[in-house]
Amino acid sequence: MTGDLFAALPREPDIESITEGATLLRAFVSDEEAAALVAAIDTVLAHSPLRNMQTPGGFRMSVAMSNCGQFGWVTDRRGYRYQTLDPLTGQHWPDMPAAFVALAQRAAAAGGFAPFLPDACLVNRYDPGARMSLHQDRNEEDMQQPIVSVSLGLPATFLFGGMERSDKPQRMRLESGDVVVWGGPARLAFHGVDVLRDGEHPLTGRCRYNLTFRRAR
DNA sequence: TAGTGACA
DNA sequence: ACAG
Repeated sequence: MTGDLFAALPREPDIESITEGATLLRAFVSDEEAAALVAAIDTVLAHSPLRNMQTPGGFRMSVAMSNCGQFGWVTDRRGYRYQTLDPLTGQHWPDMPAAFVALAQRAAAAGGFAPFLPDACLVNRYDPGARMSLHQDRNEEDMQQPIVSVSLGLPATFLFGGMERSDKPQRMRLESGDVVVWGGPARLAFHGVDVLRDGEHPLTGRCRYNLTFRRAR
């Protein structure tokens, strides 16, 4: 016997290419760092609470969102955009925690996109049943800048498609501590998240947090 | 088309 | 598909 059948399997860091310009960094975030990130998320959300935004089509998103940093991504009946003010509080979005910036820069570098100076961080909370249909991130000014997406808590199935909505997406399981970085030829790739399955995670309980770092301007 | 819902 |  080389190991206890019931011991937690160690997740070793690993880098995988998804497609040209897109990289999956498995277990890029340590459990210790992940715990610090979740604590920082709590601080952010105390200032700008999660809310289920409305799409231009008039539907509420199942993913609860907030932001930190100089700019925040918002949607309502008028469309998608970045704003310096939180429409819920009327105040500026909370500062991006230093630990967020450090992680985003490390991950971007690992994905081949250094330097990266994010000015926006979207905080997404997926509860069981929440999903995000295929879309492109196209509200940023400089498409030369990458997207960095961090998973914390419950696992999810990430969908990474091509340049056309009709392209069949690759499906990949993202676990807590995984990071996906995309840019260059993959910058406008369609992507989404499949319906989140219920479960329990020691770090977050019954939810998944996703931090998405961008350069809005 | 960052949404839902019907139908096969 | 749909409707926004």
